[in-house]
Amino acid sequence: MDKSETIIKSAIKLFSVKGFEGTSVREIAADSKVNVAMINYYFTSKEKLFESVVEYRTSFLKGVFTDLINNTTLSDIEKIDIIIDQTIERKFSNREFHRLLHRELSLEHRPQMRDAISDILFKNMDSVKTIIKNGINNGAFKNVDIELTLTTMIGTIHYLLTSDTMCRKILGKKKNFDPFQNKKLKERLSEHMKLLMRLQLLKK
Amino acid sequence: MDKSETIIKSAIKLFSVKGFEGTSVREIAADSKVNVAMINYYFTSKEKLFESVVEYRTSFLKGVFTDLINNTTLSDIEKIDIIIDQTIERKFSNREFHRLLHRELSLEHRPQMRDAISDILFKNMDSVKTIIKNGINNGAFKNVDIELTLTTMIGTIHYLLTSDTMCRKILGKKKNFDPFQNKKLKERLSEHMKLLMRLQLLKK
DNA sequence: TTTATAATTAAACATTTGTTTAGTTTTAAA
DNA sequence: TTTAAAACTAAACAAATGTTTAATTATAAA
Repeated sequence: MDKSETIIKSAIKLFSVKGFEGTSVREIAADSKVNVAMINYYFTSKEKLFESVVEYRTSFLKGVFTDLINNTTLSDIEKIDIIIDQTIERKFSNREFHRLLHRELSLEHRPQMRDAISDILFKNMDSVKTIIKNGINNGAFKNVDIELTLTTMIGTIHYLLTSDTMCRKILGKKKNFDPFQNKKLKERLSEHMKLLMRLQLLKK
Repeated sequence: MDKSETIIKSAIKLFSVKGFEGTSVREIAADSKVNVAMINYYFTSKEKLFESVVEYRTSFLKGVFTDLINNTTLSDIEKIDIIIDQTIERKFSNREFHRLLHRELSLEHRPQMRDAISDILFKNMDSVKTIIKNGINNGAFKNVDIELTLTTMIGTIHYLLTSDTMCRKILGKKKNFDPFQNKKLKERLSEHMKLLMRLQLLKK
């Protein structure tokens, strides 16, 4: 792993936990054990470093559902099931980074950053939108409010991820319960979402 | 309006748009047209000012659903309808502040702040939990996963509020569309949520 | 080996940060 | 009118911020 990658890894960790403004370049330098000047040497600025962080982490999840759209062996509801499980898996295992993205998304200064993030997040949502649309045209799905159905799907999963503390509170769990190491929570959420989407989408 | 209130109003505005760390006390002083020293005079520190901001804005919405729990003239699903509409109304008209709360909630440093916020947010969720529980005991509602049904309810509304840009993207709207001045969006969301909750909760 | 480019460093840079000081003005009760 | 507390101010404070500089070391091609 080269030096610039070490810096990015530290930046991801610190930005995620303490926020962009809450993290100093010196903290990142200390964590990645490089000289402070190396950060500007490789990334020219803290802001550009953030862009690199976003690029680095999201590049592998760009257009993950595009294959599903043209898949003809799976039924529409089976596609939704897969999307639910993959989304839960992906968001759960990158939850701190996921928090970082949404935190920055909700800030109105630095519009450039915000727009870049919303582009990435929306790309995947758009694939799901197409799949639901196809389901409706096929006659497999009811004529639901597509955009808001989508929002429910992502929003439910997202809300649980906001914070460990809040998640424990919602689930009525004790302090020693780690929501995101818990296998049962993932299964429980998956089951809930699949049931919900069936109720919403499938005709009787 | 006294001086300390002016400071709080400016702090709400700036913290909401630029975040806690992203806002300097001097910006707050300039916005509220007050000497910088007055902020520490009234609030002793920037962090304490934030606590006052949270206290000021959330005091009026503490336990807003407690009356509903003991109401006997409304049916259980009618209570859910009211909760949906009130939640949409409240979150939409305080969306910047709402973003601020969730942004801070997702940060792991400053655990004191985070816990204070999760307490406030959870109080209201807990009331809704009781109402769903009652519905199940009455036989009006199906034996759903209460906590995750709750999460869906709040999470859907919340996700639309994350950012104006994202909201426009989700809804497929143009740049000139202001999601939160739009009456139709509120109605559309209300309709979606009520339908969804009926599908989930009511027995056939 | 020479040489030019890249990588790395410690130190300094200019701002900005939250906070405090020391003094002044205002307020209102005695 | 006197007086003491409260409200307010300009200036200074020390620390932290992102960034740059100037010098040094490492790398690798000629």
